[in-house]
Amino acid sequence: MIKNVHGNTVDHLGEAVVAGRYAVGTSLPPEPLLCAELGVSRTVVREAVKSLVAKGLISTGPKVGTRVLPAEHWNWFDSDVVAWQSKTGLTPGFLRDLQDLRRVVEPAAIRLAAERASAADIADIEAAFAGMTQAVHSGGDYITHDLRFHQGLLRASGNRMLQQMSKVLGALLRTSFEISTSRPDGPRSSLHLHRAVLDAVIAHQPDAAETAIRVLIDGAHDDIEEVLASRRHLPKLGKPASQLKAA
Amino acid sequence: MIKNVHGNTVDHLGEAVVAGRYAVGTSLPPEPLLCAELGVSRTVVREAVKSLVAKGLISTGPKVGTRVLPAEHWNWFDSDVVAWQSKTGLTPGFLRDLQDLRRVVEPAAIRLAAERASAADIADIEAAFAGMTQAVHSGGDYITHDLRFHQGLLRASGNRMLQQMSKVLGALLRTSFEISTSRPDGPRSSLHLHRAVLDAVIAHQPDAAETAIRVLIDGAHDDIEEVLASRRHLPKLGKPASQLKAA
DNA sequence: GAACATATTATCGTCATACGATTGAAGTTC
DNA sequence: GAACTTCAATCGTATGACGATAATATGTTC
Repeated sequence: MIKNVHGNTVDHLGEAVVAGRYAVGTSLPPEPLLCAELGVSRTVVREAVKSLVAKGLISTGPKVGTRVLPAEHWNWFDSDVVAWQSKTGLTPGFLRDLQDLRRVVEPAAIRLAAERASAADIADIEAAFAGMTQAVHSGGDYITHDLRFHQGLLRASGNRMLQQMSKVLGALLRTSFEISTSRPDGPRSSLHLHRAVLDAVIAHQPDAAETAIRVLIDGAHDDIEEVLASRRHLPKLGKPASQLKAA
Repeated sequence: MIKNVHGNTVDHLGEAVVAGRYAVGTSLPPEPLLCAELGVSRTVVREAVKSLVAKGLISTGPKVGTRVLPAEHWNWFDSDVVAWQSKTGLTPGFLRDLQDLRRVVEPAAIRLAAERASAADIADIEAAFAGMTQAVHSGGDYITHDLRFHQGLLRASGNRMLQQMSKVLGALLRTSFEISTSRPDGPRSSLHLHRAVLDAVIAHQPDAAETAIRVLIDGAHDDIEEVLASRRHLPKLGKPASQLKAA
């Protein structure tokens, strides 16, 4: 669990900022205070702060301190930022943004994948699908393989930027998986939907691939909206951590 | 021009990495050497390195040094990374990726903008358009206002992630502007295309807005492809710096 | 008394040095 | 020749000092 002092400090501060523990525009405690609070040297605090600056969360300056930037400046395509937000709680607004993004990006990426996917890309996705199948039948980690499936599709688009969105979309996928797997036969029913997507990509049929993925996406979308609606007026909808990062 | 030691160091190292001065997988010079080369203290080098790590360009470890990560890990939605790549030279592959991305993102964002744009959003875009008009008639900085126009559209989508893409798309827009403004009546002819987009957004007509922006995008796309084709077989197509960042 | 110039000071920015921690590679033993 | 030990390179962390900057307070002038 313990990684290193720097990583822990970045996580701690980043999570605190994303969680809104310091209001936007206000300053974090001065460096010496942070050192005392976290029990680390100023070196570590400063390097952690620089990391957060690089991710667009904060800005620093002499005498002004290190202040929290408005969320528009945060780099929402950074996996750490998304992880911190996920850990803090996926707010309805954030989920909506993610769903919009997914509905824009995945169909387009699938089209490109159906045109350009290499044999290696296909093999990766097939492997992920095999993992999903096995997880359904003999139990196992379904989510991980499902993530790899969609990640493989984005990668097969051959577009650098589209690929990177898997980092962000992962948060949404995880949520929709947790919802869909909680309902009877959720994974089992989505299995052949995934198969249809993959077959269309292999057959180089962009149109078929796009319609297939839209079915998948719309299903997940409806599930999430339903849960969102039922959870409305509840005190909080914080989601569990869902460890995102490996060593 | 001089900002501060840290910023300059980050720029210097980041640009060197993006430019490929250190092969992927290999290590940069050890910290003491970098200090000597750049004439700064180890503190500065280390904080700069941490910034690049945060942007996904490199990874560090004891004894292994700081090694360059494959480009898939780079955060292509970071404005610094894009700026460094732009300064190094917009390769055809990178331009293609950007064009794909634009064709996916902008039409979708326009649809959302046509549905959700607030009065303030509209006012921003109107102001940008006014600037473009004035630039065409009485001379002035056309590109800046054009950038603000498209940036305003993305912002009006009300989606955090879509907004952030303006940072990346900016590199592409700049390029297409430089091409289109170099041909007779380029800006003048694109002016009413922009007007059509804006009118459709104001009238809350997603379909009309989307078709309008597609005309704009396809025009730019064709221009770029044409230049790309004519430049083929040339020694290099490095593009000028196009200063991206203000103080 | 209000506006401007000046001094103060809190805070980050940079430098220098020392030692601990980790890991890849060389060397040693059986 | 394979497993283990030792070594050394490099980053990781800690500490202390001083410079640079900009917000705040103070004072000065009209």
